[in-house]
Amino acid sequence: MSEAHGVARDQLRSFVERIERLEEEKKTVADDIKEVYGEAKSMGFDTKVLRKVISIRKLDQNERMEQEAVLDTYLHALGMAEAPPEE
Amino acid sequence: MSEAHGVARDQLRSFVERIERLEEEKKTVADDIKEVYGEAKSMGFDTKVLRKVISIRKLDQNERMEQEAVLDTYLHALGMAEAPPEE
Amino acid sequence: MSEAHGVARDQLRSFVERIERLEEEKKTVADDIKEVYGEAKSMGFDTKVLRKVISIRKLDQNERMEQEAVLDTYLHALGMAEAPPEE
Amino acid sequence: MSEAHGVARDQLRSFVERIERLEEEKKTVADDIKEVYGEAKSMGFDTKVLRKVISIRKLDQNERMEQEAVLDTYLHALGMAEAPPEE
DNA sequence: ACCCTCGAATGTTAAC
DNA sequence: GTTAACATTCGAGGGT
Repeated sequence: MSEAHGVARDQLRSFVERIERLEEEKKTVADDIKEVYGEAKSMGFDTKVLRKVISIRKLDQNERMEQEAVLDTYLHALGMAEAPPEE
Repeated sequence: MSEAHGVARDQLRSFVERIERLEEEKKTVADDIKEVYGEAKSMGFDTKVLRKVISIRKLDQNERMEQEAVLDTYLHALGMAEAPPEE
Repeated sequence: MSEAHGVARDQLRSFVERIERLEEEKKTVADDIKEVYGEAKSMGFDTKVLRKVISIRKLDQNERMEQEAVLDTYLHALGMAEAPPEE
Repeated sequence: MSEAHGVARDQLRSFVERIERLEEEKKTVADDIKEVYGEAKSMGFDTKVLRKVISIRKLDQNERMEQEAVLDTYLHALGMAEAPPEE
């Protein structure tokens, strides 16, 4: 019976390690982003404006994705779902 | 000295009451929204589609507001800020 | 037949407008709440503590309502249900 | 003179692309993390507890790093700074 | 009727 | 210190 706990413990350890590894990666990327903003700032760009540009472009992307999603929803509602392109 | 605490207590009580009053209002409105969705559903509308419609229209609004904000940001960055229309 | 779609379209439009109107209201109230917290903060209150107070009182209310519900259940079981006060 | 703007425009474009590229990466990693939590959940782990474990370990790490920083400060003060291990 | 996925709301942290 | 991004938590809705 203690074996079962041992297995669970090993699994838990594995999950914890995988998550911590990924969170490290994420932090690295976030720091890279900060660096890029800093670089831009040092070349005379207004980071506030730059951030706005990024955010509005993200909105555009979101809207495009939402529009595709809404189309998909309509198709499903009409029983005309299409096959997903990949994966 | 205890008077000071009395004052603070009364202020605190007042803030708590105002907030709770407003949260009640908010809940009422949220319930109204649910009711409308329920009504639409009972009339044969697919609430999932309806929600998507609402969300995409909200995205449109956000984008419009963002565009105005980004324009504003540019103008400020150029030292050409305009006077706000009201308030 | 296109008439039917016309009706549905108008109904849809109506639902969308009602929901958007209510969501605006909800946002207004949410903003009001934020304002009150801001006001409290400007008078020296710790908003974090204030939020805790609000949430604890909400829990208490929930408990009270549950207790009333239990009481109600008993009364019904005994055929002694009372009329709700309003609405 | 328009050349100067052209250069700035290209730089801006480059910054925007780099940032968007990095934000995509960040999102990918964040999604990976979600996946791992989902996997753990599907194997019977309580994700809430798992998140707590992760956060506690992170706190521990912070403490350890602070302690190392303190130690480092002492060593520097004593003119006994050691070389960083890598990078 | 329950789980599970998703979106909204809250609380926290970091940037300016 | 104030505002905005971020992560987490909570709750509703839909599917099984």
